[in-house]
Amino acid sequence: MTGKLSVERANDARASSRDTQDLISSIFQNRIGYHLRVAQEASFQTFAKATGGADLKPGWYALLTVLAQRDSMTPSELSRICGRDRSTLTSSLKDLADRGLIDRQLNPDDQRSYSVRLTEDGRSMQERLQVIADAHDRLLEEIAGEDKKVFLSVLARLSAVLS
Amino acid sequence: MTGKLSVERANDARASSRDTQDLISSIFQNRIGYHLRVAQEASFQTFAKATGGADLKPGWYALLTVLAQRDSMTPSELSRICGRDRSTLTSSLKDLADRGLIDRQLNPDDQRSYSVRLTEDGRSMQERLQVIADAHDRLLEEIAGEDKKVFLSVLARLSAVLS
DNA sequence: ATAATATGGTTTGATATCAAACTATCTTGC
DNA sequence: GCAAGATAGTTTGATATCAAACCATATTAT
Repeated sequence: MTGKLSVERANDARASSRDTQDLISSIFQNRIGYHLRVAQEASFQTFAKATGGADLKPGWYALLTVLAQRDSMTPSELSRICGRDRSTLTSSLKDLADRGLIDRQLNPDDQRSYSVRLTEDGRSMQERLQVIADAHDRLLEEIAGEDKKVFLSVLARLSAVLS
Repeated sequence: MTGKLSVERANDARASSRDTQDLISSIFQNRIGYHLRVAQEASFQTFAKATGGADLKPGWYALLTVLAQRDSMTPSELSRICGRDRSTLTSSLKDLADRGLIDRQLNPDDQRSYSVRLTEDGRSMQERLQVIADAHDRLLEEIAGEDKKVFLSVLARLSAVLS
């Protein structure tokens, strides 16, 4: 066993990247779930890197963009629309408020609740992010090329059926 | 402002799901990145739920499946192949060892390293998971239908270009 | 040979997420 | 009206992940 193992190891060292590729594709070649996960991760990392350069957190784009569509919203509405748990928003909204990108005011009609609104800074930040997001999505579109329409329709079906 | 807000709120309460849909689609309608993320999340949750029913963690499937292809591997090899950071594997491998699904033995040729091997239990667990994964992927294939090939090729391109 | 460097694995720290428990307030049913 | 239940937001606890620091061991270069 010892001898066998060490020989194997030596081979791995030389042929690792090729072996690895072979192994992955022999297992996951045809698996939609696997490719979906890898592609999404790659796309997310690319976007996160682009926004991170501007010292922004990736989750902020969705929040600011949704907020930019309306005068004000409650955290719960935001959470539903962005598809994130309410509890997740607490710290994001705090960060956004600390950075002066949003305003929060208590709702006089309901003491439990408050409404969130973009500040001027928040709006211009949203615009900066929008540029990055647009560029990112344009890149994705280029890659998808003429298959974009089909690709999107499959994604939409997956979400609809599995949600 | 108060009055306006409360009216808005009342409308939201009634028309929330419709408004929400409209808002989301008006913003993200055509955004590949968004749909990719949502679809991947839905697919992952569905799979996690299926495996969770068997008291298994979702990440285990990939590890056990890769291990099932070879006599033994090191954590580093596993990490490269599964596309996860080495540090992430420490706890997963500990869990798998605690559950008796893998064996770990020090490599006599390199004191820093050890090799990981499926136990009998590990192999049968892998087979159980494989059934679940197969069913899951069959579901995804059904949803993709005749677009499967195109869909997979776009995913593969995305991963290749963005990685 | 030995000093410098690289490597394998773990630890720690940061982030993002969900879910369940919790507090305070609102609404309902009686 | 008031008690019982629902709802808004936060807190806490669990999980999963990456990245950087870290330690011990190997490898390399001189």
